Amino acid sequence: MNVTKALNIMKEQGFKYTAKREELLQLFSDEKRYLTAKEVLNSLQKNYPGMSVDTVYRNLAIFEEMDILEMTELEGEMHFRFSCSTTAHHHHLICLECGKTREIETCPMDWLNENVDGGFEVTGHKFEIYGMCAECKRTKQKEAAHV
Amino acid sequence: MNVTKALNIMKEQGFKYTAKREELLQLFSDEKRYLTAKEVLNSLQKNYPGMSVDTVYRNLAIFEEMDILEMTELEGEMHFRFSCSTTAHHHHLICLECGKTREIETCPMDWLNENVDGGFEVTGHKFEIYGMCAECKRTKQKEAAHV
DNA sequence: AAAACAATTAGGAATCGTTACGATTTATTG
DNA sequence: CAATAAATCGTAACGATTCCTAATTGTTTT
Repeated sequence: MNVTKALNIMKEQGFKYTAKREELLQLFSDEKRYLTAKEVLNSLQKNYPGMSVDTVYRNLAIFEEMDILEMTELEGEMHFRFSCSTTAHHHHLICLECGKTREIETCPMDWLNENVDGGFEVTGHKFEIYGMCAECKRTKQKEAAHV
Repeated sequence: MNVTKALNIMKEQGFKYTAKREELLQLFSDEKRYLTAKEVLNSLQKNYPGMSVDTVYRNLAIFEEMDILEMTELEGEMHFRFSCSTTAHHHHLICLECGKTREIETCPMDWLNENVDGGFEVTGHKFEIYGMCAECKRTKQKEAAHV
C-alpha cells in the first residue's frame, strides 16, 4: 500500500480529499508499524493543532474498511498500520516496544481447517507473535548499562 | 481446575477465604466458558446485592496470577475462564456468541520457532479461532425462522 | 467563479470498561 | 476475644472510544 494508491481507492469509494487525510496516510507510509489513535493524533496535531479525536477515529475506521489500513488490538488499544503489500493472507511478528512488524507467510489455519469443523463455523482467527525486535533489544541493553 | 483445588491454592498463597471468592470460583466451575467482568458481577450480585466492581476485578486479577483463571481479550473486553485441566500449552476455538470454547492441542509455534529468530526475542503469542458453535448456530436459525 | 449540496470537521459531552481510593468490615492468628 | 492485616464497599477517577451539533470545506453544477 502507498499514499497515491490509497487516495485513489478513497476517491473511487466516493470519499472526499482533504489535506488531513493525505497527511494521515503519509504518516502510515513513513512509519511502517502499528500506531495507536493517540500517536496518530499527536503527530497530525503538529501541523493541525485543532485536529479533533473524532476526525482521527473516523478516518482510521473508513481506511480500515477500505483495506487501506490493518487493525489489531494490542494491550487493550486499537493499533493501525498500512496494509502490507502482499495481498496474500499473512500474520505478523510484533515488537511490543516500537510496534514494528515482520510478516510471516505461514498461517496455522492451513493445517487446522480440516480438523476443526464438527458444527463450529469459523469466522475468523488471530495469530500474532509478540516480543522485542533486535533494535529495541539493543536500545534496552544500552539503557541498562548506564544505570 | 475445580473449586476445591482453587481454594487450596488461594490459601497456600496467603489469601483469605471469603464466601464471595468461593461463589466466584463456583460460577466459573458451572459456566465453562469465557465470562466478562460484568457477567461475573451481575451473577454474584444476585446473592450479594452490594458487591462492588472493585472486588470483582481484584479477585479476577489475583486468580489469574495464580493460574486459576485464564484471561484473554475479546472485542475490547477482558474475558476469564477456569483454567483448562490439561496442564499442557494449548489454544482455543472460541464461540463469540456464548463464550464457549474447545481446546486445540496443536500450537503453531511448534512449527515456527526455528524460522523466527533473527534477533527477534519472542515473549508470547496468541492463537485463537473465532466463530459460532453448533448450538448457537441452531438458536440463530430458529430465531431467523420466526421473523 | 458562484451557488448548492453533501461530506467533513471541531469541540466537547457521553459512554464504556477498568483502576484507584479512603473508610469500614471481615477473616485469621495467637 | 483482641490484634492485625486483608478484603470489601461505594464512589470517584481514568483512558480509550463513540456520539452529537453547528460550522466548515470539497465537489458538482450552473
